[in-house]
Amino acid sequence: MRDTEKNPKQALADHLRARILTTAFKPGSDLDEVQLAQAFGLSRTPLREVLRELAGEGYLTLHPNRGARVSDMSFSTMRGFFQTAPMVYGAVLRMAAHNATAGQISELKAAQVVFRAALNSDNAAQRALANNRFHEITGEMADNVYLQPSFNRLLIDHARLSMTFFNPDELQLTTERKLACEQHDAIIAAIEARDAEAAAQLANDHWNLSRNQFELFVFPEALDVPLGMSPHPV
Amino acid sequence: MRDTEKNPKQALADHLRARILTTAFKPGSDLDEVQLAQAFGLSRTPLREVLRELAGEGYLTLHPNRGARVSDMSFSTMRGFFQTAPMVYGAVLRMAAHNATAGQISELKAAQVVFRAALNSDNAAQRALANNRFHEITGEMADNVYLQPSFNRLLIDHARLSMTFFNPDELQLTTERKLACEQHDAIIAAIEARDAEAAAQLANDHWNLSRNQFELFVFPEALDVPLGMSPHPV
DNA sequence: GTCGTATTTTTTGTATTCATATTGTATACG
DNA sequence: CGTATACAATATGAATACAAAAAATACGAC
Repeated sequence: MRDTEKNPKQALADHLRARILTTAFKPGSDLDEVQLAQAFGLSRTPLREVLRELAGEGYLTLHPNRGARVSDMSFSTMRGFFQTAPMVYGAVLRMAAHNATAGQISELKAAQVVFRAALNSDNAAQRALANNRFHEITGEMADNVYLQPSFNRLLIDHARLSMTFFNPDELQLTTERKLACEQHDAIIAAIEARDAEAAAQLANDHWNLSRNQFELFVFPEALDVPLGMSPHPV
Repeated sequence: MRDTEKNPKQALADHLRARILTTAFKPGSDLDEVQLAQAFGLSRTPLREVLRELAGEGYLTLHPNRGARVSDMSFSTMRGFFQTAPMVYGAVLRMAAHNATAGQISELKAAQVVFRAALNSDNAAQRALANNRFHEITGEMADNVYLQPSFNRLLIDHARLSMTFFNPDELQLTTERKLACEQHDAIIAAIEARDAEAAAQLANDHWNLSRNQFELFVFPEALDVPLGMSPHPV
C-alpha cells in the first residue's frame, strides 16, 4: 500500500488481496474493470493481467465475457475447507520446522509482533491480515511448491472466516484470541527448535481453536445463506 | 487442438499445457511472446493473459521484465514432490469416492478407454497425456477447491516424470504399465462402489508403482502422514 | 397488461502502437 | 589484454483504439 506510486500493478494486487481477505469485497460480488483501473491509475490491460493472477491464486473467479467475481464461499465449499485444512496445515508446519531458514524465522517473529499489536488495535481487518501474514510465512518456510497453492487457497477463506473471530465486539472471544497468540509463540519455538512433531501437534491445536469458533459462529446461519457478509450481526 | 479456429485462446492454453506436460517444452526453457502469438494468430495481449493463467496453474513461472519460463524441476522441488504426492493423492481419491457424480464416473471410464488405447499406441506423450487426464478427472470428482490446486500442480510434474515410464523403448516396464492400467480399473471400481478406504489404499498402491520408477532420479522418503487423513483426526 | 423482440447501452475481449527495461556488442580506456 | 561504459537491438510492459458480446431498455404485438 505504500508503494502505490512506484509499482501500481503490485500495489493494486496487494490492495485487492487485502480487500478480499477482510471481506471488504464480499464473496460473490463482481469487479468493475474500468472503475478499478481508473482508481489505480492503470489502463485495463495490466489490470486484467492482475485479475488473471489473483484468479490463479484463488481470490477471484473469472467468467468468460462476464468479468471477475470474488471467490464464492458456499456451504459445499466450506465442507471441503474443514476436510482439507487440518491435513494441509499439519503438513505445512511439519515441513516448516524442517526447512525454515534463519531469515524466515526472523520474519515470522516480526509478523508475530505485528499480530500481537494488531490484537490491541481493535480492528478486525488489521488482526485478520496480521494473522494471515503470519501463516503465509509458515507456508513459505515449508518451501514446497506442491503444497503451497492449496495452503494459500485455504488461508484466503480462513482469513475471511476469521473476521468474526477477530471482531473486537466479540468480547467473549478475548481469551481465545489470547490463546491463539500464545500458540503462535509456541509455533515459532517449535520451528526454531526444528521440532517437526511439536509443530504438527501445534498446527492441530491451532486449527481446533479456529474450527470451534468457525462452527459456533458461522455454521448455524450458513445453511442457505452465502457466508462472509455479516455472520453474526450483534 | 481441434478447436483452433473457434477459440484460439483456449486452444493455445491447451496446446501449451500439453507441450509442457510431455516435456516438448523443457523445464526451465523460456517462451517467446511474439513467436507464440503469431503461431496462434493472436496478438500479444490475450497471449499474455494466457501466460498469466498458466503461471497460476503452475505450468509457467513469470519473471518481471524477463518473460515466462516453463516451471523448473530441480532436485529440491523433487524432494517436495515425493513428500507431498502420497498424502494428496490419497486424500483426493478418498474424496472422489465420496463425491463423484454419475457423469464424472462415465468420464473416468471413457478416459480409461483412451488410456488403454494409448498404451498400445507406442507414443509416450499420448500415454502420459491420457494418464494425466484420468487423474485430472479424479481431482474433479474430489470436488474440493482447496485441494485441487496442489493436486493439479503435482500432476504436472507427475506427467513430466512419467515420460520415461511411458517410453515405449523401455520394454522392461511393460508389466508395470499393465499393472498401472489395472490399478486404474480398480480405482474406477472403488469410486463407483463409494468405497473411500479402498480408493485411498489404491492411491497408495498406484503411487508406489510410480514412485519405484521415479526414484531413479530422487529418493527422499515420504512424509509420515497417514494417507489421505488429517494428521490428528478428530 | 404481459410477453417477446429489436435496439441501445454497457462491458468485456483483442489489436495496434508507443514506452520502458534488459541484454548484447562495440569501443575506449586503464 | 582485460574491463568498463555507452550505445544499439530486442523483448517486455502499458495505453489507446477498436470489435464483439451481454445486458438493459424500449417498443410493439397479442
